[in-house]
Amino acid sequence: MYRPYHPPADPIVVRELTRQQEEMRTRVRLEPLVAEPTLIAGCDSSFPTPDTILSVFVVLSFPKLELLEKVYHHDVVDLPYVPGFLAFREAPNLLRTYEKLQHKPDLIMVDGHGIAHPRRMGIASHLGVLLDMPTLGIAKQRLTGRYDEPAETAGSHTPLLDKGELIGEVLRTKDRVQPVFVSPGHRCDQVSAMRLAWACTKGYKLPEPTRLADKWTQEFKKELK
DNA sequence: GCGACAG
DNA sequence: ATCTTGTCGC
Repeated sequence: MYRPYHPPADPIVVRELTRQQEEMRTRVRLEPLVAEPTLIAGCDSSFPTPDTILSVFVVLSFPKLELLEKVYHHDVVDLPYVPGFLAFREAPNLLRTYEKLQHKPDLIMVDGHGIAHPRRMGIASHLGVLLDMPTLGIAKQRLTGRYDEPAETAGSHTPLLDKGELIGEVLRTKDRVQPVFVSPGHRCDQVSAMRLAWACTKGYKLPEPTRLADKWTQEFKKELK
């Protein structure tokens, strides 16, 4: 399989960002959801050009999962992508996008990992702390941790472990389709994250909030061209 | 020292 | 993430 090459990152910058992550990590709270959500948001980003970012937020009713609102924000990006520091590149624009929402969700499903991260600070946790809101992450690829492949049937899942610690779960959302990685971000725990991810799954690989955010991020991008 | 590496 | 056509399987 093809292995991506990651350009070396500035060690000074990496050290500073790591310090910030360690600090934010102390603010993450993993706990059961205080209440069943009524509105769930999904967010995602794309890059029309190498130095611009387009983020989207969609809000769906829960548990019916009807699309109620969708907004986007296009702006410039400063930092490059560095594995483990994705949030510093995308979160600023996601915050500006979030501010445009009329409906304020009870929870946000983010494209990327929550605590399934080397320092337990994936973008879902990062965004959750910044907004002080419940978040959970849905990633299509593994960043860290070990796991056994879940069974071929939709609904099957296996634990994602890192040094013996449970940091997420690998969920097969669709028969014979690559599974997704589910992990809590902030003000949410693994049980709630998995239950909601599955409750939002409607026959596609990605749960609805993430799937629609992903879809509209591509649609809006076309409108800009 | 050698791999691994969300989007 | 992004560049890209047709194509295999359910």
